Amino acid sequence: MYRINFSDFFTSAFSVDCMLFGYSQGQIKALLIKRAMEPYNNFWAIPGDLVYPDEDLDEAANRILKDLTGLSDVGLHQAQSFGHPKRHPQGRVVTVSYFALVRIEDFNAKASSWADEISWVPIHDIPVLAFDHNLIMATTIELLKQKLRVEPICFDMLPDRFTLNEFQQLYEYAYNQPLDKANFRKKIKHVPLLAHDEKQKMVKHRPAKLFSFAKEDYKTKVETIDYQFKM
Amino acid sequence: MYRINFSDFFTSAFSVDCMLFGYSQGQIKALLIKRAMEPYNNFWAIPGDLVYPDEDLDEAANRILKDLTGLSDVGLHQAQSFGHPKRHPQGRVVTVSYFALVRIEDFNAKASSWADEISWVPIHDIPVLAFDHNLIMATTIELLKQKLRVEPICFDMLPDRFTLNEFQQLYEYAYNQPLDKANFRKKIKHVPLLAHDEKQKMVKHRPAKLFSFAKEDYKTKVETIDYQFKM
DNA sequence: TGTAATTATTGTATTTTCGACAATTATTTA
DNA sequence: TAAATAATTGTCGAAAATACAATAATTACA
Repeated sequence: MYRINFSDFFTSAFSVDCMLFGYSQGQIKALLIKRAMEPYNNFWAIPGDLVYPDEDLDEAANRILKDLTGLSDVGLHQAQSFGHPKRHPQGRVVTVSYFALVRIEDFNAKASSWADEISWVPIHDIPVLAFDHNLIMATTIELLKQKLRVEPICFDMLPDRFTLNEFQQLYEYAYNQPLDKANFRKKIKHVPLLAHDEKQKMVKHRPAKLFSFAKEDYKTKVETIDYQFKM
Repeated sequence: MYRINFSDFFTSAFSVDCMLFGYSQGQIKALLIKRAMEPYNNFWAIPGDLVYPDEDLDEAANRILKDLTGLSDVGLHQAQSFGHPKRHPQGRVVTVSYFALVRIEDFNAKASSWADEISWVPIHDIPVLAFDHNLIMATTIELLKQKLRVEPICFDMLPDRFTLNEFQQLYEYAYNQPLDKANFRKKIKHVPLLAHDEKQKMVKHRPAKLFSFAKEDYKTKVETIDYQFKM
């Protein structure tokens, strides 16, 4: 049995790891940074930072996101916490992982002070990472896939206007299996999409119509009927 | 901008809150304890404790569960972390919540050193709790409901042998809506259940057949075909 | 200018599941 | 032995899923 003072418990630190996911060229990608300091210098890692003693977890996640990308007002999802006593070589650090979905095209990630290099890596090809970040990444990717099934969060990764094929291919990549075009379109019949007159440009074939997600319609649909987004 | 020393980060504590859910008399219930110490003396609360400086989070959750109930080898699910800076009056304590599903009939919760009293409370009737435990409880109950939809965890709450009606009523309570008997049975056609010859006893009507969950069959089913438990 | 190539979009036919409800069966209690 | 109660099974039309076919709109290039 342990026998320690109350104050001995207050010797830990917290960090937040903030995974960014986006979608481009038919692949769901995660943002990785190359560490420019010890420990794990030069390893790829998930962007993260220690949480200030008087800072809320969500607040810290937002701060990191802002530092890294300049973005605020991005929907953050808490994933899981990881607390193996030896996971950080410099002391007891429990980390809480978050993820956010962004449009890769929309911004240039700032080369922050933490990192030399930044890279969008397909989630099916994650390299060896610092700390226990492979575990964190794998767990969070599973959670992401799960949420894609039941929440309309894919639209945070798609461009504001997208084709039905892009929409479909996102799910094909996430589930790692091909889907029938015609049947996919029937399945999403209930998803509130806004059809635009505009069409795809610069493609060497018949251009597809562009759609966007009708967020407001979705909300009222959820409220009025017992609508559930299911893919 | 903050400007603090590295060592100033190592001044936090963390705790694990461990929710137990069980099922009896047609209701899903959570185990609450009545606190026997300050702060929040005499308030109902979720069982939890500070995590030792060299203890893993999962390990801590298991320890608490063991102390409280004598049970080990219970599947623990991590839920969420809560880290508002002011959530604990005695310092910065970030808590990680877990839940486990148990058979209420199977054990007598020990009156632990933390608590005078222990009580199984229907999840639809949770009283005012200590700290931010109402938030934690509500969030975790939502997660539980979610998981009940896609993972066969309900069987951890049901007795080893159960009737189809008990099975159904669990979901009726969770979803807070009545389900059609005949249709429910069609829906679970694919769930691997083992039918026993044994029947319900001591009931004042036609006794129902008893079933148990065929865990092994479920596993092979998941592996061989792309089977997904859905309710 | 016209035609092949390519991809978008829509349609059909069959099977499977859903949802409401009805009918039948087995048991206990009085 | 009948009434009561709940278990279990069946029916049927509507809706959804699945496989595959047909048609339409562009572009590229001869």
